[in-house]
Amino acid sequence: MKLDKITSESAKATGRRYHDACGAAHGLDLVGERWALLVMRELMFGPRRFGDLKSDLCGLSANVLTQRLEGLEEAGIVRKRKLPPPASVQVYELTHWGYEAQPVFEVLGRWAARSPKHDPSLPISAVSTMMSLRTMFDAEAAGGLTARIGFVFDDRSFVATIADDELTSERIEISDCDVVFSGEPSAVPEYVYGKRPLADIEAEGRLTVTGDRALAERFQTFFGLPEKA
Amino acid sequence: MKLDKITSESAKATGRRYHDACGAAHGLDLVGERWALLVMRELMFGPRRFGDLKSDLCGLSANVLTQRLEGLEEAGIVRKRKLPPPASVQVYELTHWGYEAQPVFEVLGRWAARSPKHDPSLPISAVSTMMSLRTMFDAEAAGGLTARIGFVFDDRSFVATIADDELTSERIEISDCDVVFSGEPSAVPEYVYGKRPLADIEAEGRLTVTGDRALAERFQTFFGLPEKA
DNA sequence: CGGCATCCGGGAAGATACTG
DNA sequence: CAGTATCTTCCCGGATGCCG
Repeated sequence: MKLDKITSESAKATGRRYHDACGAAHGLDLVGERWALLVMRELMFGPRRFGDLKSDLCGLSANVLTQRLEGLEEAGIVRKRKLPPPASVQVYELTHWGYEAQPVFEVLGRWAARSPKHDPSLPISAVSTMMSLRTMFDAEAAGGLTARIGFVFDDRSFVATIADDELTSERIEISDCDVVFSGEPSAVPEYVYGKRPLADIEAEGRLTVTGDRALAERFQTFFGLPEKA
Repeated sequence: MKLDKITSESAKATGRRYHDACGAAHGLDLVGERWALLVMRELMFGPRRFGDLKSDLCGLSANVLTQRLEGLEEAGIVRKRKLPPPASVQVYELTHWGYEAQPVFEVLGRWAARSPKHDPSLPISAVSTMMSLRTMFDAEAAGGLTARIGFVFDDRSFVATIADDELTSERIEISDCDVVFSGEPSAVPEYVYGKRPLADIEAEGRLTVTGDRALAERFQTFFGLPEKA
């Protein structure tokens, strides 16, 4: 109905915003709606397709995802792009400014991980797993190490690079890695933060290690969970 | 109705959460509801009363404020406290962990301030104004200065201390300040970020300067607005 | 007045089914 | 696979009223 459309458009224009000049308040106007930040999170390692986003964000329904992508696109945070042939597939990607929201995830995640109610046993996506490594890396514990560590989850692979007291990571094919972890995403935080013996998790068939085994064993010492508040 | 109560309680218990181990997702479970972060913002400079929160957060209704305070208290972020006699007034304050959410505001604010849609002419609270000074302070521009700058807004006063290339601020009585700005909160960002001449804003009667006038004139050069994305 | 419970209207979120 | 249409449920926001 035309009337309905007008109503909803004006609602979007004047809609539920905080009329506040505060930067944080404006940030909430942009990404404060439910699921918006998590959609951005799933895009932080590069473009994704609609269906991939939907399947990685468990509980998010298609219509809401459509709305969020529209809103983020209008805000200049997300761009819709058609991959060149022969792929010819439509993907969503963050704009340059969108990628710069990365520190928001690090700061928010570091703070919230101290919550007494944080439950690390919940399901976790591949992107979240890789992002948490960025967030929780402890340069001192790694002590000047240089290494390339690969991760293979289902059909996606990531490489984390430790160099110059920093951990960077990207979603690329595995190449020149000192060690590669393959398996399900949740096994990585369980190993790294849960401080469980690597062999135990391998025995459960949830993680496979190839390459420098000694490095794999040391890997879990590079990350520190903050104490609970 | 008893049934309604049970329903709403179980809805709060199992309620709209992201079932996700990701730290950022859990952060959103804690403070992702509408107004929650802004309530925390208003508490970042110390305890406040229910009515003060309500009047500073324009558009927030009493019932929602009650719900947020309950939720934040249950999450261990906010504490309800009764001031000792003769005040005997109930106030809400952040827990130690709650205060540690400060970087969330800085990072989110810095990122969102680059939005093309950010409108600095909207109303701004005293707390937001003081917090933005923390966020946007440029140590290089201040060049090793040491100073105490006071702010008086209506019935509340703050002191910002610039020392050791850092700006800190607290809500306390004015004392030993090199210069004091008095007036309405919105005049400060207008002067500092809008880069308007101080005399113009004084002429409008929205800001009064007492003390070291030269310092007041330099003050606006200590803060840089990031370029738009 | 401060704090909180209650009722109501509108709109956003969530689930499902359907279409190109 | 990539959304759209529809329906239900629930949250948000405003108003009112109770109680200390």
